[in-house]
Parts: sequence; structure tokens; C-alpha cells
Amino acid sequence: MLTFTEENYLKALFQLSAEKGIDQVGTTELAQHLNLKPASINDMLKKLKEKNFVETERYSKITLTDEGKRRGAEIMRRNRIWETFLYDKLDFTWDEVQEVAEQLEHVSSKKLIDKLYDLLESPEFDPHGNPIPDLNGNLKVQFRKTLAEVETGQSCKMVAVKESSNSFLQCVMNLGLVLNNKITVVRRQEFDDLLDIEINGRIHTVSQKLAQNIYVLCLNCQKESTCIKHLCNLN
Amino acid sequence: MLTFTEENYLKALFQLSAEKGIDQVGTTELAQHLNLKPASINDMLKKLKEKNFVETERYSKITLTDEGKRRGAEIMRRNRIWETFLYDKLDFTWDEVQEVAEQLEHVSSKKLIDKLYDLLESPEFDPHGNPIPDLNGNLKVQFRKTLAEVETGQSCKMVAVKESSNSFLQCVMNLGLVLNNKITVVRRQEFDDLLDIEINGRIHTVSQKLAQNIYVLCLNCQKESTCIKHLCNLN
DNA sequence: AAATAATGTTAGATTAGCCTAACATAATTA
DNA sequence: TAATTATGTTAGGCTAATCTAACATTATTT
Repeated sequence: MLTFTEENYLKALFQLSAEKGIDQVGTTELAQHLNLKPASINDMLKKLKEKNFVETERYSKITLTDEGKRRGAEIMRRNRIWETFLYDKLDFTWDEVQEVAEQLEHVSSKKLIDKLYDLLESPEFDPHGNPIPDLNGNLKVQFRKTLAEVETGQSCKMVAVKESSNSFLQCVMNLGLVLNNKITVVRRQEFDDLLDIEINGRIHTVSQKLAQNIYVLCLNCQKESTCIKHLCNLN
Repeated sequence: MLTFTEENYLKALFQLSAEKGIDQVGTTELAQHLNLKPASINDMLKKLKEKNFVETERYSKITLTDEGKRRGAEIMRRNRIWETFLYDKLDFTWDEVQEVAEQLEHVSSKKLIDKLYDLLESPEFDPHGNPIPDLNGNLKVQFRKTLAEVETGQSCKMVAVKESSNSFLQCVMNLGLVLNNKITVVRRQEFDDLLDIEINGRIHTVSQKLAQNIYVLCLNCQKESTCIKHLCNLN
């Protein structure tokens, strides 16, 4: 059995690896993600290494073992299934799900997650558009870019958000933006990097910072839009 | 904020008080209920006392303060709402709910519990027939006795179970007994204290021990069947 | 290649929650 | 009421997970 804390470490390692597309995570990076000091990370790594969840050598990066990946994916799966439940079944808003799901993800019962997944009709993505890992730790990743990378004049569809802070999510909600909305980049201000975008026929001005945290699918490259990323080669 | 452990202590104290009908709980009693040693109880009591959740003097019994009761009732409420959710919505069986609900009860989100309660259509009792405390810590208590106390020849209705161990619950399930089933006590064996009972037209033989753990309502005293027990006088 | 900055590690302290073993008080029984 | 049993308390120790402060290594820049 894993402790609450060990689960958080494994989930964080899995998530950071997935985001970067590389299996190597740094101590400081992980510390920041978990809101801890690097020294604390080292203490825990010693334990995770003993239990064969990570591989790491002195002064080099951390890599999850296959078992570590499986466990990390499992926690992420639980988290995203709970987020979906809260959003779909209990009328939670976008910015409310994360805090509660982070507590719920640690409840360990295979039956619980399986039944919830059925109840939700086997969702592939959580309310923020992030993929729900399958039981083998495979993550369905969309071939996406950020709104900031979309060329002026082009249209795209919002498929996910990057940030999960409340201030960001509330900002997006205030724009009236929801998943699968069409967005057109109308104009860019060179001077201050602001973007004018069109949503549902209305023009809004948004910051570069916001645009960098919205994932979109360009409307002319939908064919190759999804591919399964095997973050974990098990079975 | 309460820790996981503090919540367990307060719930246990609330539950023991409620079961006994007295506001006084002993160290050893509590230790047994929580599967801990009496010495550990004392450590925690010091903390709970400082935080004003319990009152206790050297070598005497423990009493919850009003605030302590409110908190204890809150945890019990969460526990029983989760049990109902698992049973009603996720097809958990009688003996599976407890373990998972004991983890879920510590997730702290008022909205979560309120929404779940709505989803379940404001249940008054959990799947074991135990009352769900309201938001003020009031417990609706049925005027009930155990099956062992029912006179031979009389009929009654099962309204709750006392024990929560799996071996007991499975035993009851094997008899085909569910909440609100009618039970008639057909015969008693003087020699070994076994009871013959009729359920759905079939006769079963059960032990005294089992009968002592089944709560029933006698079919002729239904009028005065429920009364609200104010375990906590707040507001 | 030396200086600086960034990153990783270690030692030693702290807190929560539990334990055992010894001891103190209260309750029960002979 | 004295002896016995049940119950409650204290001291001292352990582990998990965190911290700070000092130190070591690696990477980057000049």
C-alpha cells in the first residue's frame, strides 16, 4: 500500500514526465510542483527508490520505473475520473473540481473507480480536456498547440487548458469560453502582445499569458488529431 | 482544519455516545473502538482538549463539547451519505460500503456532501438502516429492539443492523434478509438458544448472537416508531 | 578556464501519531 | 476493608514527512 504522500509524488512525476515528453524530472522542478523544498524530495526519493518506483543516480535526474509509471497513471486516472464526476453529476464548476478531486483521488478501491467510470459512460477526457489514462497507463494525447501559436486569421477549437489555477480558470470562464468552442484569432498588437479573438461572434482582447495556457486544435488539421501515447509499456 | 485522525476520534466519540445514550466515553472503550492502545488515546485527548472539542478530567470519562459533537456528527453524516451513494448508485453490496466510506468521509467539501445528498434525494437512513445526522447533529432514532428480544410467535420488520463486520453482514445476506423484510420468530430452542425464524415463507435457524445484532420494529408498535434525538443542542 | 548560477545532497531538528512498559487511581469482590 | 481487577496516565521511544542551513556538483556565461 502506498501512503497518501507517496501517491502524490508518483502522480507528480508521471504528470511532469508526460507534460515534457521526457522521462526525466529534476529535484527542484518536482519540489516546485509539490510545493515542497528540494531537501524533502530527496528524503522521499530514497524511499521510492527502495520500493523500486523510481531510478535515480546521485546528481542526475529522476526516472519512474514501469511500476512507478503504472501507479502514477493510476492516481492520475482516479483524479480525472473524479473531476469528471464532480463536473458532470454534481454541478461543480471548472474551477471547483481540482481541490476536491485531489482529495478523492487517494481513496483506494478498484470497484469504486470502475463503477464511477461506467456511471460516467467511459469518458476519454476530463472537464479540462485532459485525457484520462487507461488501465495500462496509456494516455491519449491530442495533437494540439496553444492559442498563442495560432496564426492571425486562423480559426481553432479549444480542447483543453494547461493551467489549473483558479484565477486562470475564472478568467477563461469570464470570456464565456468552454471546451470545443471555436476561436478565431482576429488581430495581434505588436506593441504589447495582446490578442483580439472572436468567440461566438464577439471580440475579446486577451493576454499572451492566457493564450499560452489554452490548448487548441487547428480546424484544418483534424485528421491526425489524436494519437495514443504509450507512456508505459506494460502487459 | 481537522486532521484525518482527529476526525476519526471525534466520529468515534460521537458514535459511542450515541449508541450508549450517555455523553461519557472511557479511554479503553475508545481505544478498542479505534483499534489503538489507551496510551495513544491520551496523547490525542490532550490535543482535542486544547482545541476545545472534548472535556475531561484526570481519571474520569471523556465528554464531547458542543463543537466536538457538531464535528463528530458531521463526519458521521458524511460517512452515511457516502455509504448510501455507494449502495444506491454504484451497486456496492452491504458488506463493501463501510471500508470505502471510511476513506471518503474525510474529504472535506460542503458542496460535495450537499450535492450528493440532493442526488440521493435526501435519504434519512443509510443502507444499514442507521440514521443520517442532519446538519445540526440531530439523529433520528427509531424506537427499536433487537431480534433476540422479540417474543416467540411475534412478527417484526428489520430496520437496521448493529454489527458492521463483513462476516456478520455476509451472514445476513445469505439469509436473503434485506432492510424492511418481515421476520416472524417461530420457535426457540431452549437447549442451545437457537431461533427458528420465518422470512418470505421460508424457515431459517439462526444463532442468538446473530439475533442480537439485528434491529427490528415490532409490527404492533409502529405509531411511536421514530423520535428525534437531540444529541447536540446548537443554533 | 574561471567565475557565477543553478541544481542536488546531507545533517540535524521538528511535529503528528503511534507504541511499550511502568505506574496510579477507581471499581468490584471476597 | 483488603485484595483484586479494570481502567487511566506518564515517560520515553519510534517512524513518516517535513523543514533549514550548510555544502557539493553541474551547467552556463564571460
